[in-house]
Amino acid sequence: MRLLTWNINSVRLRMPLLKKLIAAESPDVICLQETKSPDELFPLADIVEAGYPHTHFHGMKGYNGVAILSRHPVKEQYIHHRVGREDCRHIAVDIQTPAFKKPLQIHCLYIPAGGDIPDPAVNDKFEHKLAFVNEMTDWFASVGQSDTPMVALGDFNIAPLEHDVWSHKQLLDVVSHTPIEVEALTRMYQSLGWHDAVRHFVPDDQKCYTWWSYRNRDWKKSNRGRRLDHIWVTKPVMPHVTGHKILAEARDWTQPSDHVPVMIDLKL
DNA sequence: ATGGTAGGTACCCTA
Repeated sequence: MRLLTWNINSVRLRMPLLKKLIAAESPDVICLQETKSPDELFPLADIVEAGYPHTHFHGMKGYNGVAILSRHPVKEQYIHHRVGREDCRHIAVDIQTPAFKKPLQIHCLYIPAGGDIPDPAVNDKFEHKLAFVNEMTDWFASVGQSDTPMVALGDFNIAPLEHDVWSHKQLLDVVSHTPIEVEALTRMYQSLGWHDAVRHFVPDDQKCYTWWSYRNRDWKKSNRGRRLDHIWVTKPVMPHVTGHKILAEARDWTQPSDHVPVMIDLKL
């Protein structure tokens, strides 16, 4: 089973690129963030026609929005409201697989970006980001155990490791790589003893990015990237992970998202 | 130190 996450930055605008991605990589499950579409305008018919009849989505006007597109039947679909808001940042599905007795839980997350000032006392967007991560930490611990088959993936908007950014030193004060949010994400990571499925294959001392800003003349030449998109799996899932791929070439597609698709393969 | 670009929306917000 190929499992993919992509911050698509408008699902309606980028339907042609989504189809191109499907043709190129043939994922079984696609988790999207920043769909930026109210549910009544979500392009469900196109997605069903593209081969994903089991599609779960939760969006709103203008901002945020998440979706899980599946080729295979899903047992259950969930919408979770976070930090007392209905801002469409967390949905989940359960998929029954031969590998596990319990259904595999897939959690699609869009963690708030957090604004510009890395101080929760003066920036309520950053406060919201930290509160969101802290709530996820408590929630994961309350609904699962380290032996529950689970995947958490999506745009986490945090690059936790030194080599998840182009310059550790220059980004220590930049929201996405500040110690306070990295510590919060680390606690979330420890909540269920998660495993970072991408860093399993890419050594920690090797640069690894999934996002390049639009505000660069030449993203490839400057290569000021960050690894903001993640795929985490719990311990029982890790032995089934056979490979990964970061589709960096998608940053060069016509009218690209600033994020590129990240995927893992699971033998189930 | 600053501002650079993109998408959705409605004349400005978020990233």
